[in-house]
Amino acid sequence: MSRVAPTLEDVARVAGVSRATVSRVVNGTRNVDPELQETVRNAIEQTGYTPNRVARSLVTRRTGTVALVISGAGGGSDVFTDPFFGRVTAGVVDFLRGHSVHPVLMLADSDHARTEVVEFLRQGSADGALLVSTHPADPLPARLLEAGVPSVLYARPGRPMPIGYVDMDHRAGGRLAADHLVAAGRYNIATISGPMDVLASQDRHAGFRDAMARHGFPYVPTAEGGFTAESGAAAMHRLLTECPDLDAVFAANDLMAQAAVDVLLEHGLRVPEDVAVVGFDDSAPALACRPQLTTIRQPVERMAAQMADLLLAELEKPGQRPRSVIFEPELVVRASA
Amino acid sequence: MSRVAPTLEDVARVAGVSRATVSRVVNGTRNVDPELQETVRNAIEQTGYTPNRVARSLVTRRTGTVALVISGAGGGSDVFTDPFFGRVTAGVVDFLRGHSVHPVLMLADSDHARTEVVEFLRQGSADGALLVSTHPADPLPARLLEAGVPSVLYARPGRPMPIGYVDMDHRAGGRLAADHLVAAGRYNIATISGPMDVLASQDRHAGFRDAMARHGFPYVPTAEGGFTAESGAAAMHRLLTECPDLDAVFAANDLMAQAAVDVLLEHGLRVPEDVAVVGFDDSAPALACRPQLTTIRQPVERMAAQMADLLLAELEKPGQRPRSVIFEPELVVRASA
DNA sequence: TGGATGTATGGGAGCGCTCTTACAACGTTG
DNA sequence: CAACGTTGTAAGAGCGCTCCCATACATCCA
Repeated sequence: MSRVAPTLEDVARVAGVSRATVSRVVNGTRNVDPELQETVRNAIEQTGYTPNRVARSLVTRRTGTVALVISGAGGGSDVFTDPFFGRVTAGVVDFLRGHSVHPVLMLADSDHARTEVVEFLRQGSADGALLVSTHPADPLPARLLEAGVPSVLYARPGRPMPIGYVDMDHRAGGRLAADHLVAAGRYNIATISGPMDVLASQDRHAGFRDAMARHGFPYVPTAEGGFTAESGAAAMHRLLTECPDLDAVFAANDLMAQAAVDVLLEHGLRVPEDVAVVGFDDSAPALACRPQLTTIRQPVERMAAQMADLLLAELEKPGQRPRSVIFEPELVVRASA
Repeated sequence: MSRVAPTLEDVARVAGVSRATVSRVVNGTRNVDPELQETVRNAIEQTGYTPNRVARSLVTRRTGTVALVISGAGGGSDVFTDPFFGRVTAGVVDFLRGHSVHPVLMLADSDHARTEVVEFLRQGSADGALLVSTHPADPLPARLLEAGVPSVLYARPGRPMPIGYVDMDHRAGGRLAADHLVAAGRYNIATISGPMDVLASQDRHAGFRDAMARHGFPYVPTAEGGFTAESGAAAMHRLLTECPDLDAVFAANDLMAQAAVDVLLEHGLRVPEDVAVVGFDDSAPALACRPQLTTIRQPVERMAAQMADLLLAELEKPGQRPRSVIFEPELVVRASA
């Protein structure tokens, strides 16, 4: 099309007005003669003008983008295979698009990468950060805070700090699972926890254990997993060795629950007849699993959208007290328990 | 930290040099006295200076970001649940991060959204576009081309146009599946195709059918699916009605293959003993499925990385003839066939 | 009628950076 | 020793935009 993009100046010349007037028409359109507006609009049409967002950003100090930072502790970029992050992304994108804000995706899985994220934001390349950080020891929240970057977390920070976040009542989720299993008349109940250095895992486990204790089961056989299918299968094997007569398993996410079901089936055990299985999250694998998983729903998309909402609010009027929003889990009964 | 960010000017004042010198140190560092460099570096340290990327972009005409556009025809943002897009994202992010380029995520699932994408790029908010477009009728490639936006596609465009892309030899993939099934001694072979308005689906199907014909099977019972689990299950049901004695199914992606397996199992058929199933993609569901899926591998991550590579090359030296790279599929034999 | 108020427009500074140009200081060469 | 690079630095224009301020004119009430 055009070799060199037309500028405000060009439009102004064509319309026979000043740059300022064109700018007014392009933006707020306040106090411009309707007739002149028409002229300017024609000139814009004629020249094929598109405002240069970068130039605008330079003076407004706003880019219209936010960083969506996946601070996965672990192994590189296969985080995107995890349905959880896909759901977060979906929720964020879906919310932001309605506000003409665009997320730029960043992975913060190494110290180098984290520094790059902080730099990126300090340089004003994005207006703020949405931080999906699972590790309580993650230094990124504190560093962003220190750098004065408006940020909101998914999951509460490892130690208290004045930063907004969305989270879920994971303990309540654990309780829901225990209640359901006990109410179903199960007696030998075990659990596959998530990685214990993740707060969400600790909470789900604590909630589950507490409820079990209240139901008269002071000890719950536990195998720690890593939120992946493989780790879930391995944990299930350990559990089966420790207590071959178990009749129920609560897994801290669906991926592990699905793997657990597979292992049980391979051992000739029927699900849910012989062993009931409850998952967590209510993500795609819960439905793909046979039998379909009874699970604890985490409204990831809504939470992600809320996180984005909090950030935009903070950008809108900075310096507010950071807010947090906690979501309630929900038991979803399907075939596996 | 700092209320107002220090600028080049501030650093220059502290170091007692000119802005230009500081700029040289920050960037190319050509022709600056080592001693002075040291002084400047100290000044940078002292002031906590970070270059303002926006200001830099304004003059260099480069933002260091590219748009990753998911031009899903269909239903909004649940595309991120599809493992395919997760893999694309992973491949892109992984490649770009090594080049200090960041992807901004955009969904182009409506005409409005498409216009916004074009605007975004015309405004110079990103240096180029990575377009994951499945629909041959998608107007976006042509519009980006027309707008002069450097772009690379995932999957060849619906009609020939001078734009680079990566793709796979889907026909060869279909052939691989047919060969494998026939070699395994299957006789009543059916297939669940992808949506027929998608080129990849057409190609996979054509390759499969051609190979089948060459093997002496001129007619292949076909049910069209939509690449989703539900559509796969529905297609499997139809196939079972049409030819109850089938002994093999080739599904055009793993999601549908997995669903097909479930339906077969529900019907009391054993996989692979009674019915062999071959999937396509080799994505997460292929491994999660029981039995694990024999499938045709599409190296999505590598393709996505290649796509990003092509775009960066085009940005590096514009005006080159657009390039395309075709990847070969690979048969992955597991338990299901 | 005159000052006060309000509305529409233009002029121009300035956002923070890069990059070209000019120039000073230093060799190096025929 | 004049003429010529070579190298290191400063000065300043300019990227395209927003926004403040000045100006011009219309409108109003006392």
